[in-house]
Amino acid sequence: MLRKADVDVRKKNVTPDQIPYSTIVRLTQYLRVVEKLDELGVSNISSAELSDETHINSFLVRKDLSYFGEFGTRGVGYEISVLKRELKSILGLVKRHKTVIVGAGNLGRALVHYSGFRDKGFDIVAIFDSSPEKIGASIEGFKIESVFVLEEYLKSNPDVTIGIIAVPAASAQFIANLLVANNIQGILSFAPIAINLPEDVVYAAVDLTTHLEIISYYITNPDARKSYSLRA
Amino acid sequence: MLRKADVDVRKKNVTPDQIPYSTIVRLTQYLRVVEKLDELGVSNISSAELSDETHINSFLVRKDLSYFGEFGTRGVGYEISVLKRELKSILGLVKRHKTVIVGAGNLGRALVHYSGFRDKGFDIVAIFDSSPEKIGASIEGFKIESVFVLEEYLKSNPDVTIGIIAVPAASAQFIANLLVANNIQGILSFAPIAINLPEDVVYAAVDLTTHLEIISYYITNPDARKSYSLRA
DNA sequence: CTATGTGAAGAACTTCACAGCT
DNA sequence: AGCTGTGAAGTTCTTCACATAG
Repeated sequence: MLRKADVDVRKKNVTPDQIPYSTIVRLTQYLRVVEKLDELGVSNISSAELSDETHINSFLVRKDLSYFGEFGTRGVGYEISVLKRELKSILGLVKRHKTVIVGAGNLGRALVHYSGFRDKGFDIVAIFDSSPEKIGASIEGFKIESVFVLEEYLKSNPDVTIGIIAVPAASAQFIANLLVANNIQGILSFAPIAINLPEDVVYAAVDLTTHLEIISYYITNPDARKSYSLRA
Repeated sequence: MLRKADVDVRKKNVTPDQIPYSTIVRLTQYLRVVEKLDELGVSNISSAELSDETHINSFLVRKDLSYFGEFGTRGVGYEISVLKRELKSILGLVKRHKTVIVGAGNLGRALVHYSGFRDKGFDIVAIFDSSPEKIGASIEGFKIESVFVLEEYLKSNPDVTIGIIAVPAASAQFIANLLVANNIQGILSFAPIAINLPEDVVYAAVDLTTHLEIISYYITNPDARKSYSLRA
C-alpha cells in the first residue's frame, strides 16, 4: 500500500501510518531533553546520553529518530541544534497553534494560567463557559465568554485549530460536537468520559483519576510492575 | 520464572508481570462505563456492549477481564454489580488512598478543588507549597503548609501513600526524593520534566503540553493517523 | 575506534476462531 | 442459541547485531 507521505520519511521503507504512536510520545520526551540541554549550552548528544536522560533504550532512541531521517553523525552523535529543529519540525511545532479552552472551572482557569502552553507554541486565544456567574469575568486578560458564542467565534476565527475541553462529563460530548462542527482539528479533553468523534479528528483524553487508579493498581500489586513503562 | 501472584490470577498461566500495562489502562475505562450504567440501574452487559461504549474491541475486553478471573456468564454476559466490584478490587480501589499535593500554584489548587479524586477513592489530606505568600492560605478547608514540614507530616502520617507533584520543573526532583524518602509509594507528577526514582516507586507523569504536541503531530501529518489509539 | 542507522530476530500485544457453559 | 473464555495465529513494537560512516 503506497501512500503520499506528508511526514518526510525520505527513502525509508515505512509509511507514516507504520510509525508507532509510542514513537511520537517519545519524540516529545527527546524534545524536552534537547530543549533543556540547548538552554544549558550543550551542543552535542549521543543516543546513549539521550537514553540516560529519558530512560529510553538507546536502540529505541536511534530507531525512533531513524523513521524521520538521518540526523546524527556516525562516531559523533547528534547536534543539539539540529535535533531540536528536526523534532519541532516533525511534531508540527514550527508554526504556533491557536487554542480555545471550553470550561472555566478550576481546571479550565488553571490551564489558562499555565504558561507552559504558550512556551511550547500553543496560544490560548479565548475561554468559554456556560455559567452566567463566570461569563464576563477576566482571567489573564481574557474575558470569559458564553458557550453560546463559541460557534460564532470559531466561524470568524477559522485559524483556531485546537480545542481543550474542561467541562463536566455531562456536557463534554455536546461541546466536542460543537468544536468538530466548527473546524477544530484536534481536541484535548479532561472530561472523565469517553467521547465519540469522527475518525478524522485528532483526540486525546486526559483523565486525572485514571492515572491515580493505575497507580493504585501497581501499588496494590507489586509483582505486576514492569521495568518498562509507557507514559504520556 | 515463577513468582508469587498477589493479583488473583487463579489457575491462569499468566503471572502478574505478564499482564500488559495497556490492559490496566483499559480496566479503568471499563470501570468508568460500569459505574455509569450501575447508576442508571442497568444490571447486565455483554462484551459487545462494553465494546460499543469504550471503542475497545470485544475480544480484547474479554481477554483483559480473563486475566483476572471468570466474571461473566456464557450466553448471558457480565453482571454489572459483579464487574464493578471485581474491577475495583483488581485496581486496589476497595480501600481509600490518602494523597498529598505538593505545589499550590494554579494547577495544585485546581486539583484540590477537583471533586473527582474523592469520588473515586483518593482523599486529598494536605497541600504544601514553598512560597511564603501562599503558606497559611486556605483552600477547600485546607491550610497550605510549608514544604519544610512535609517530611515531618509524612513521618507522622505513614498511611499517606500517594503524592501528587504540581511544582515547577526545577524543584520536581527534590520533592520527588523527599516523598520517596518518606514512605510514599506512588507519585503522580505534572512537572514537565523526567524524574529519576527507585524502581519500586510507582510513577506516572502527566505532561499537559506533551498531549498538545502529540495532537500537533497528528494534525500536521494526517497520513500518520491510525485507527487504534492508546490513551490514559 | 566510536556511535549511528537498520534489517532481522525476538518479545509483547491484539485479533481470531472456536470450544465450553448456560 | 448465545456469549464467554482462551490457545493459537497474526500483527506490531522493541531489541539486537552489525554494517556503515566519520
